Amino acid sequence: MDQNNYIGAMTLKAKIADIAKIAGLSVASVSRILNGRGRYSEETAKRVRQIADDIGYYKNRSASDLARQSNNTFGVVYTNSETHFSEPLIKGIMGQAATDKLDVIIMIGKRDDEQGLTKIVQDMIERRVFGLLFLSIQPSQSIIDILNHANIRALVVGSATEHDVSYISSDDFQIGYQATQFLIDKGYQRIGLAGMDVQRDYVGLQRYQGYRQALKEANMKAAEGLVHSGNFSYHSGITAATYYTNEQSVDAVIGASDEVSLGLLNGFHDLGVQVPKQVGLISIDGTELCEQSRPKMTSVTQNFQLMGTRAVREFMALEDSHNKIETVTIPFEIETRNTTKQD
Amino acid sequence: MDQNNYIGAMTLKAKIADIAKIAGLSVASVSRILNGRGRYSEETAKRVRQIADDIGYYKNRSASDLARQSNNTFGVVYTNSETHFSEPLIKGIMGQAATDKLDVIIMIGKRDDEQGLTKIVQDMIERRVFGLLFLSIQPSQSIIDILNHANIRALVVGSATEHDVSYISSDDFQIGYQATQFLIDKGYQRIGLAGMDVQRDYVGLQRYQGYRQALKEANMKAAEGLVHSGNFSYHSGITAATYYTNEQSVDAVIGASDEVSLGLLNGFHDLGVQVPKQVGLISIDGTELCEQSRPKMTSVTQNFQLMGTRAVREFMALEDSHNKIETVTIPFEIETRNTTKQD
DNA sequence: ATGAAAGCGCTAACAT
DNA sequence: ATGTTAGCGCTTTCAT
Repeated sequence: MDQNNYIGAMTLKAKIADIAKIAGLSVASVSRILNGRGRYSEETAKRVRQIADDIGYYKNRSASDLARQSNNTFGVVYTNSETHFSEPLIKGIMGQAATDKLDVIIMIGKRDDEQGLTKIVQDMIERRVFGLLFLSIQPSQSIIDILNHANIRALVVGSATEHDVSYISSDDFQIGYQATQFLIDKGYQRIGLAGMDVQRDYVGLQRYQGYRQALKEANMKAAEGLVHSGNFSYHSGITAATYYTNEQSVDAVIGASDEVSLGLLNGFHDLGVQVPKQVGLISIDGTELCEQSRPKMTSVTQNFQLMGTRAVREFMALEDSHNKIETVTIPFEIETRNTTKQD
Repeated sequence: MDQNNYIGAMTLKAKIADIAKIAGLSVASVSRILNGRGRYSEETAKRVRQIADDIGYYKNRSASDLARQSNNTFGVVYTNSETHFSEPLIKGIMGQAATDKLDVIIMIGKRDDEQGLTKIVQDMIERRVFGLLFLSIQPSQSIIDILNHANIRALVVGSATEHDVSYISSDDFQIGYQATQFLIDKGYQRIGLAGMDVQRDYVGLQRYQGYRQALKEANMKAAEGLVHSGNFSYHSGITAATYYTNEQSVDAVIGASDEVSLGLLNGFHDLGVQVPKQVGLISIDGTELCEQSRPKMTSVTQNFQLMGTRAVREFMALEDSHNKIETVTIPFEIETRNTTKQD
């Protein structure tokens, strides 16, 4: 455990007992009224609520949660770097949480900081959240184990994972497959795939397999050189553009994320390669970045907000069971914009 | 108070008493050891820590906080919309929090959802956070009052505010002044100001006054028509570009945020107006968006990360005093990129 | 160095 | 409809 130096003294004075005394009631009655549980007359209730308001009473959640031996807040953890789609994800989550009267506390970590992530997870466990959502994060197996051991449901949302957790995401094989198919249908011949690690990254691997499958069905060869590795970042896109311009010619590229694709677009631009005239581009994600680039980017658009919504629904559905959460696949669509040939 | 329907049963079994029993100690000793407080032999400590690990013990923070009558977590609330600079802000905050061994819980609200914001603030109060940071949010006076009443320090970071809270931000008058000055020095004559409300928005007003001051000193008239209102969004930039193209000619524009400026850039592009050839552009904020646009955008670059760092430092410095936090101004700089004339 | 005991503020049977 | 009582799991004097 941590060597805390106590810092914040709790200065919030008003407690239930104070209200009880003023109202001439027992604390139990006040508690019931304030929580709308059990029986009480609406008349006294009014009085109590008034008093609570007057003296500036706020429930002490530590005490409440402790006594109740439960709570209704779940945790969300994510890294706010590189990728751009946490916004709709969060939107979906917060929306559903609100309608389900759940509280959510969020913590943000650094990408690839296993130690930091572990600390966050421990913190969440100490707070006894009833579930933990990982956004655009691949928790390590060791973290999963900790969570399992602590009997806390975990759910990865926004991307698939090979570890022993349930997840909610698009079908990445299909994303790779259909993006490729789309380009082939447009008549592209040499199709690059850029911005993710197709060997070590699980999502990358799935998409790569879809990509290969589509090529194979079209009797096209999947030359190794067509794939350029990266980490979903803008920078990955920039370097990939250089690569495709100087070392390996392509007539279209699939960008692993909107950031990668923007990097590709800018990289090509800087090198004097015209999109879509000389090379076509389709992005994966479909966030607002696609609308805010020039030309606007054609994309495989994922429904992140729905993923968020579904994520908290899954938690609710599992309320009291300890069953393993099932993996959920959310549909995506292809939106044609201006980085691919018009037909 | 809220009508909770209890949802998450706390299934985490191990408690200090269990460790105590196994170790043949009292709970008091175990508590001391686990918290590194008081006296104990390192020998037994080792044993205790081992046991804790073995049985998968995690401190119950509700119990701990309740007993201690204090805690060391502070809250951060922001809206993740429109504007783009929360990332460095958060980075600064998390970094400093980590070095100060503080926990932070984050909650995200919808912009302009006063009711939702109030709910979040109440939640934070119930959790007895010792301080609350508002990122890119202007809390209403009523929310400030609630916080004051509850004796919880509040701090607005990333933008100035006219309400009765301290804040950490750049000097917005100077931002307006120097951005304008910069353009004047470059030889621009008709300078637009776009993307914020210069009457109702406090930040907007400050910048506007700086803008006017600079124009005045250069003996230039601040024609009303040169200012185009907005809400810091990409869309504001788009509409402003149309306005400046069709209704009010300018030779340079100051964009109220990077999003606005990107909108301006794209809007001009779509209308066939060339930047910087026909119209110059300087953005305010200087996030990575400025590097990721083509052309890259000249900007007034604010130091958001430092603001975050300073924000939590301020909290710490105030530890036990109830003094009003002073307002802090963070320096900014102008970065010349490619949307303004070269000299 | 360790233990006993009280109490943090609240909730939940179980009375009445 | 309201009160009594016994905790929830932990921390913290105060003893020993």
